Amino acid sequence: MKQRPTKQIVTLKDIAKKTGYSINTVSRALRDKDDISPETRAFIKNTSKEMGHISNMLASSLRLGYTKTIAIILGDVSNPHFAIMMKEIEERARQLGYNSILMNTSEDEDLEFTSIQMALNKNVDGIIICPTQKSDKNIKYLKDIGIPFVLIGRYYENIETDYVICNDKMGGFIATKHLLENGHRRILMLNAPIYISSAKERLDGYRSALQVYNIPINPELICEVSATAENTENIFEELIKDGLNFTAIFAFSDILAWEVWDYLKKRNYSVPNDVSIIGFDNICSRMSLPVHLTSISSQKGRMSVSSVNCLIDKLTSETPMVHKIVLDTELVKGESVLQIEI
Amino acid sequence: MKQRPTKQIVTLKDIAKKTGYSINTVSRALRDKDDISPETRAFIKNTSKEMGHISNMLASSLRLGYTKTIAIILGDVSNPHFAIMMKEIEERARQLGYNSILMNTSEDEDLEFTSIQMALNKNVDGIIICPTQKSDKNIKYLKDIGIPFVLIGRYYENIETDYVICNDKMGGFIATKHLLENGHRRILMLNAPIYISSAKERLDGYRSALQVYNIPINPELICEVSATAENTENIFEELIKDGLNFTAIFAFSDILAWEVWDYLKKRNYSVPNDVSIIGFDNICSRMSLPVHLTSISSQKGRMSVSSVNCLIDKLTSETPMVHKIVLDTELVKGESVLQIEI
DNA sequence: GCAGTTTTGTCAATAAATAAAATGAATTTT
DNA sequence: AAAATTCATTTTATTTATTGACAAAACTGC
Repeated sequence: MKQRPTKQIVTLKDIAKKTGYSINTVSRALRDKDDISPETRAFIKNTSKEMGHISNMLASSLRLGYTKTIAIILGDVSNPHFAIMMKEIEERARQLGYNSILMNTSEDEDLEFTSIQMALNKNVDGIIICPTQKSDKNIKYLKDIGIPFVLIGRYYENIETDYVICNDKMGGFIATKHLLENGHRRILMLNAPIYISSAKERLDGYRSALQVYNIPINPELICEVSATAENTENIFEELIKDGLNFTAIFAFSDILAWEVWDYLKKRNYSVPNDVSIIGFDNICSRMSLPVHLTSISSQKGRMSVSSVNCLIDKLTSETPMVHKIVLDTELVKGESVLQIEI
Repeated sequence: MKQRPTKQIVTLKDIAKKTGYSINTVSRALRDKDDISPETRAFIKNTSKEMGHISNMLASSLRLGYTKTIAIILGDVSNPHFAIMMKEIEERARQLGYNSILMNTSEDEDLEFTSIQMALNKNVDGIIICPTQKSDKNIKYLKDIGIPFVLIGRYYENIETDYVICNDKMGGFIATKHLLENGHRRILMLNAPIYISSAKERLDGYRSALQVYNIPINPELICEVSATAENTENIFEELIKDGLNFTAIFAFSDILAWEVWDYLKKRNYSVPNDVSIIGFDNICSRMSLPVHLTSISSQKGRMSVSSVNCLIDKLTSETPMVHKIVLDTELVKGESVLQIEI
């Protein structure tokens, strides 16, 4: 394999040679240190600019011990849920002077582990991660290593970490309550695997809403699809093979809600006339669609910005706080929920 | 600001101390050089593993001149169009041993420039970029600097670069032809700014299809929204203020198609009964929605993988080819186009 | 047992930037 | 006038891993 330096880079050495000053003086001048005469500084800076010098962060990082780079480890950026996070995180991180390396885990624990390794290998200053949660192995590893990290969107009940999540339980409660208020009694919870904290919490919310309404919890109406949502078709098929024994669906995500909506439509069921659907994430706040899904807003934008702020606080503050941030969720009404008579 | 090294890293020095060998010997052993006895190598490797050593790419990169990192510069990852690309690029790049730094330009030329600077500053080996194209300043800068880069999705007619695009002209032609074949004669082209090559090409395709059908081109039916699609509402309003003077819309992207669909729906126009719509990108191949937009597939997955292959070829091949890859586009029928009598 | 070869491992230099210490000159203090 | 201080700059050391040159064993064959 060819291993050429990609280009002719102008180094401090080159500037030093051209200006006649030492490398160190050039370095100090460019960094606006005050023990350099203004004329010298101006001269060096000009020459540097003329020569098109771009500082070599590698050398600087090696010396200083930080890279001004963070790793963002997510399930899959092609999922709008993560895509929105990524956008906001990158933007905020950049504002604060950090670059973002993206890694997709595809919700695979091994890929997650190698992602962490790669991140460490690249000497990132910190990590923002939405953990797969199949086990807590990788998060424990992160803690062991001692690298600053923040969880986003998911958390561990019995591992002490920083995290930024939305109030999933509240979201699940609100969603279910909304359906109940509209007369629905048989509500299907179409969930993600409950080893994922947000799935578990939303289910908890669903359960408590039913309890408030004194409706017994029917395990047949609680259903799980995989985190990567493969072969949902089969699961849907199984669900409606004896007709619909529910009048409403509370889906773990908008993506899943649309998918089941589409599936039902193909089977000649109408939403909301035959089935009401409520999603989670309110992706439509970012994207106009000709179908308006009722959804729970999870404030991804704020979550993302907070996660960066939190991480950078850990990186730069002498006395970093432990951040456990839980953002409120709220109902956003669309046209996918129908009032039915009780 | 605190600037602490983020963690206690195990260095070769530490391993050397523990094993009693020199740093150099440790380095050689870990890199499987053959001038080390198998026993020594095994011993050092074991110790290294026990100590949890993760190689410091910074030092290695500084010495070797490459970072195994590429920069991906896109408009906005929260747009599914770019999100899908990003996912595929990251995946492919990782397969080939590279990490990906993401930067969003928000289609802003200055942000694009600073993104390039940051990428250079971080010593990325190469760049995959979807250029804003407001001018060719930044791309010329990239060429000047001499860093390997590949354009994705857009290209410059009169600047020689590597690129991977889809056949936008063909796509525009197919889309328009499909509408024409279904009896439409007044077709609104809802385009992106034509300084973007894909917009220009799609418009060219639109034009040639109309020409084939001997239909004069009506400038009033060619309309542009900004690249970031802000205040599209106003533009839509202007378009239909005197009622619909078109029976079909060919939209630059699926996102835009949905948006105008939604807008029309709010104004009590029905799609496809009152207006047919055809989009571009076929995002639904990745995501099920209960509305099925007829669209042009642009094979983003293949485009993305190709762009990485192309870049890595430039980085590693002794005799890198110039890659000008144009992938075919094809019609994917949905339910948003209606046959009307002529 | 000695020249010649192979194996095995060490030392010093290097990459680019930064920090700490040292130098030399000018200026101020005593 | 000698000593102390200040300023502007250079020299040397440091960060970690890798390379090339070379030294010290170990082994081969005559």
